Amino acid sequence: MDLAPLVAARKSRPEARRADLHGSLLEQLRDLIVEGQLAAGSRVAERVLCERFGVSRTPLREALKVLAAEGLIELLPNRGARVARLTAADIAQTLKVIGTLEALAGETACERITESEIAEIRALHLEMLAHHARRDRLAYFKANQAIHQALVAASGNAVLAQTYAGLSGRIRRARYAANLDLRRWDEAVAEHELILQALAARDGARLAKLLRSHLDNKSYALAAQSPEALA
Amino acid sequence: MDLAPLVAARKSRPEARRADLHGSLLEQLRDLIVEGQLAAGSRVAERVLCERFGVSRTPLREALKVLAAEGLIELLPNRGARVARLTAADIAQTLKVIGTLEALAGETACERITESEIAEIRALHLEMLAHHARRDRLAYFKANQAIHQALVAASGNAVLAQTYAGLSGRIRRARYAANLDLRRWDEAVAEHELILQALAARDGARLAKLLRSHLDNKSYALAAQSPEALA
DNA sequence: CCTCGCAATATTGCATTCAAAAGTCAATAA
DNA sequence: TTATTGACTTTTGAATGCAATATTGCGAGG
Repeated sequence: MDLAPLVAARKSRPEARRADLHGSLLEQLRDLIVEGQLAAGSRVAERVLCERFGVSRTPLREALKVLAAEGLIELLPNRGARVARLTAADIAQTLKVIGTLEALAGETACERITESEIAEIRALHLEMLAHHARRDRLAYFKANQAIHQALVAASGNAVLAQTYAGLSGRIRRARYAANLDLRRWDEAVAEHELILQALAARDGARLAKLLRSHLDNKSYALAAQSPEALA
Repeated sequence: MDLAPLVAARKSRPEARRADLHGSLLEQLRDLIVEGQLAAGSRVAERVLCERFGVSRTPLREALKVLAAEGLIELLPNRGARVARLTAADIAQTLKVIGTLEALAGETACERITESEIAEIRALHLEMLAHHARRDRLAYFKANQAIHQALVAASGNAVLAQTYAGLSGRIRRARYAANLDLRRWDEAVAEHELILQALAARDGARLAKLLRSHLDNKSYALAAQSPEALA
């Protein structure tokens, strides 16, 4: 195999040698996995990733170790890494935990969220409605994520936010791949409407309950889907 | 600095060269941090850890990256690692999340726990009572942890258990260092009594509420303590 | 034709090496 | 005396090298 061009490419900008490789590698690898460019269950050779990123094995291996700790990939001793395969049970369990965390976030947020933060979430909500009206799934998905993200952030609990982000990232791939059926999609939008109302009214208990059931419903919908979409 | 003896020690057992260094290093480092042998906030030079474990920098650095991802240490670019300093807010936020996770675990466990698992938890509870009677804080602490651990495991939710373990590990150091005052200790034991009852009765809602308040109370007790104990 | 065993190859795990950044400290000037 | 500069040392970030393990391809035997 001819590595010369890659080596040349690396050496051609020696001034960047000490850039923040670790952080950027992590991000790029995560993106590859989340976007599904690295198929779930497929084995990943260090070498090919090194070539792709123009980096030696040392920083790449460090990144792989971190991703393994996060649960995005599995490390098989002496046999390399493979992208974690999410079973239906994994997804259901993760959504259960996420639902609980969001409920806590909602409850906490109601006590401390500012009016301007509520306004921002309302704006995101309206954008999401627009994407729903246009049946733009990708844009909807992103707006939806942004709303939940903002809500968790509004709790003011950094540990909660970090834990939530980690779990959310693990199943983002599956959620992204999962094409909602239209009926469930409409339901989800309706649920979001109620969620926003409860938040605006600062009704923590109600918001918690709504968020929990929202995530439970998402879980049921995913379970009802073809399992191969989760691979 | 003379590294010869260490190098010799390493080379003297080449048959162990390919042992599972990564996993074992992680464990040992975690232990060092949790047991407080590496003071919080103190900078940790890679070199000294390498000598201590008789390992080269490569596997050690991989372990440090993972620990940083777990939140046990902080990595300062080009300036090494330092043991994460837990603020009172960190601990309070973490306990809040842990309480919520335990509540979910309790609720779920009530629906699926077996009688023999309940019996095992009851046995742990009785052991804990014995340690309380003897005022043996260390043994009590361990039994206490074992009970909560078993309860979370009984939920059957692996994602929940893993998330719980991660957060629990992060503040174990603080909890361990925190010497409960006697009144709070007695209260905690009484709370555990109620928790066990609710579990035996499989009253999920009640168990969840008890666990949440148990952790909230632990949080208040820690907050009331001298902050320097948390360093 | 399929299965098993073994050599050739590839890949992983760790050690070592090299380069860049941070840290140290003494000499000098204000 | 104190602040500053600049050479020297230490430490980190990344690349390379080497030994051990896994994988693959091929031929022999059933």
